[in-house]
Amino acid sequence: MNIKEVAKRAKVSTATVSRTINDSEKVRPGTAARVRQAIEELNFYPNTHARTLVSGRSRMLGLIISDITNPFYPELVKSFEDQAVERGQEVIIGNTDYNPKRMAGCVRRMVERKVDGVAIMTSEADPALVTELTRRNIPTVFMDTGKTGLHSANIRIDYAQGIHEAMQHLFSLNHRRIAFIAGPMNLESARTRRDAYLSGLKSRGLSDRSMIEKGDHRIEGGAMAMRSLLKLPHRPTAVITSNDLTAIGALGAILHAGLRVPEDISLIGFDDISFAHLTQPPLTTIILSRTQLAVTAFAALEALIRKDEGPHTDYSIPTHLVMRASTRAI
Amino acid sequence: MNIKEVAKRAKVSTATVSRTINDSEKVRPGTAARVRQAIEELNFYPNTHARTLVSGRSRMLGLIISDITNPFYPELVKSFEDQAVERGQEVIIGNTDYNPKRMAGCVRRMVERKVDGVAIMTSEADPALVTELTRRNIPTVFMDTGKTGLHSANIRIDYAQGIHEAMQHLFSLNHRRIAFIAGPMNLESARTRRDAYLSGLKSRGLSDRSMIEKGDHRIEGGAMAMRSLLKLPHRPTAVITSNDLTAIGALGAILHAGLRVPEDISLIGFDDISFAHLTQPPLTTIILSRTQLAVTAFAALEALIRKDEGPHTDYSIPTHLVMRASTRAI
DNA sequence: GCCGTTGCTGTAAACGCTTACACGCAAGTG
DNA sequence: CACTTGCGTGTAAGCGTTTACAGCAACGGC
Repeated sequence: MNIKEVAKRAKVSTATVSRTINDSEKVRPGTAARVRQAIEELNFYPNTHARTLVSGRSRMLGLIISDITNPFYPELVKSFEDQAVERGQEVIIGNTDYNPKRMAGCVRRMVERKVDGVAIMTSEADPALVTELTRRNIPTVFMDTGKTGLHSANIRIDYAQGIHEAMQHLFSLNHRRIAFIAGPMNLESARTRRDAYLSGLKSRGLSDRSMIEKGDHRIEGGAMAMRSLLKLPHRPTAVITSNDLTAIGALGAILHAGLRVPEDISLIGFDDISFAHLTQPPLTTIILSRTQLAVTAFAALEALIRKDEGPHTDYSIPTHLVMRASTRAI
Repeated sequence: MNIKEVAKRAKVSTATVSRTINDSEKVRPGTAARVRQAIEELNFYPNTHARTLVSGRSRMLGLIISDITNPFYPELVKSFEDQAVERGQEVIIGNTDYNPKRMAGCVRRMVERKVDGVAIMTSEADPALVTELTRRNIPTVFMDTGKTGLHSANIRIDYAQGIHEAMQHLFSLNHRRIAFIAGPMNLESARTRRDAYLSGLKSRGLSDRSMIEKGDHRIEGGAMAMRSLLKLPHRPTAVITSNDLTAIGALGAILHAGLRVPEDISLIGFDDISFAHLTQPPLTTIILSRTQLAVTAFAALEALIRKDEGPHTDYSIPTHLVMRASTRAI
């Protein structure tokens, strides 16, 4: 089943069929109707691979993330895919598993499949791989990985905003002993969050009151860090965490120690993953809209692909505090 | 950058380059080495679209699911993709959003992209669409949707097993007033679970003690159903739910009513989504291994593609109770 | 009546690969 | 020595599209 058979049935040339499909040039309405009918009757779908081969455009986009199993990502993937499908593009997903080697594999697959562009949200973005993409003129959008290249756009996430709102919130609830459970320090984004916490303390003249424990952005690390905090002579009255998984771990550790949230300790997460409002109590956290992130990334990528190299290739996504039940005044 | 340039650099014909890449026929080791070096030097990646066009195999697989945002799916997707990537296959994902129309779109995209096979795990599988796939000779694997066709395999999930274990468990803890919160009754898989509950009661001579409320496999429906159960004159001492989201909703409703789990009511979920062990208390639930499901589906699909039409095209995945802290003896 | 336009359609050459077939050559066979 | 055989390689056709170019009819202006 190919364009030739359609042409034969509609009694036109293959060129006319192609033109009808792509409505690239004017085809007489009567002819087009005949072609369309033939297509209908034969249930013909054009072969995308042949199209790609000659046109150079695959109508496929790559999306590289760390791990679809991490609850941060599914919404991002969904929004991105929705955008793509709406515009007739396909998305192929690469899971790096936090592993630079697999990241390299992802990039390779993207290149082999001749994707029209790649969006990357992962911390394993080795500069060499980025080069690989730009060298092949593949437009690339980085979400929160900081490096902008020639053919690429960069989407920053305004972590500080949300942390500041959280600090303000805790402050207005009279908390003064506020701890922070950080993420892995090799992640720039984790450092940014910690720094926002420190600057929040500093601006209130409380620099000497900082309490920082290191987590790993996973539940286990959050629990462990919280246990350390609970051993402190003056334990914190409130804790901000670098992400929600950390907060969930911390919550478990607090309850396990026989304390309550928010009565004994207020707790704030980060990301607003879907389970954040299902914890007991529902977690006060900082929303980072994956939808907004995906929509922005997609738009940026599309602009890059169409070479609308507009004035800015830099975007910013805000974060905001959402109050639920894990914080309370003292 | 194409095979021709590689051929020129290695001073061989394009055929030899192709043969080296695919090691399909014998190439003299020395020649192959020269070719490989040229590939290396030029950083050549073969164009998959051209390959597909001539070979008819796209090395792409389709995976159609309801919604990647539903916590049941990410692990399934991940395991399936891992399998695929390991074997040099790409996966394209279709989200139906529980919507038959979008399901049709997914199928269409799969056909257009000429996937080598499709795995489907979604309840919107319209027979007409299935026909569309089999008509085009696209091997198809259905997970838990019940319909087997010509070019397809079927993977059943043994829901009854897990439910029976759960009943047995509750029974041994002296529970006799056991309720069940069911899923949407248009889903065969939901009916199967309910029926297993009923048969569990019956085999213990407790048919007259059945308490069934209908949920929707979402949190909200679970909460609502639980509220109804709590209003009963003799409220249940234990509740089994059709899936974990339902259980989480039920848990919220129980706590909200001022009761405790498991002290006042024992609760059992189904699926073992990643958050099931993070609830307070950690949820006793029934494991349905997504990894096993994905691995089986992939193997079945591969067999179908290779036309290893062996003795069986039917597979079964077991389910088992995993005890955590949401159940207790009375 | 001639010529330049305009509008539609057809012809055929790519796109980058795989593979059937052919070919040359060295080794084995009678 | 002529022969088959088999291995390694090259030639070229073809996969299903898109698209540059050409062709052709109808039309209007002169």
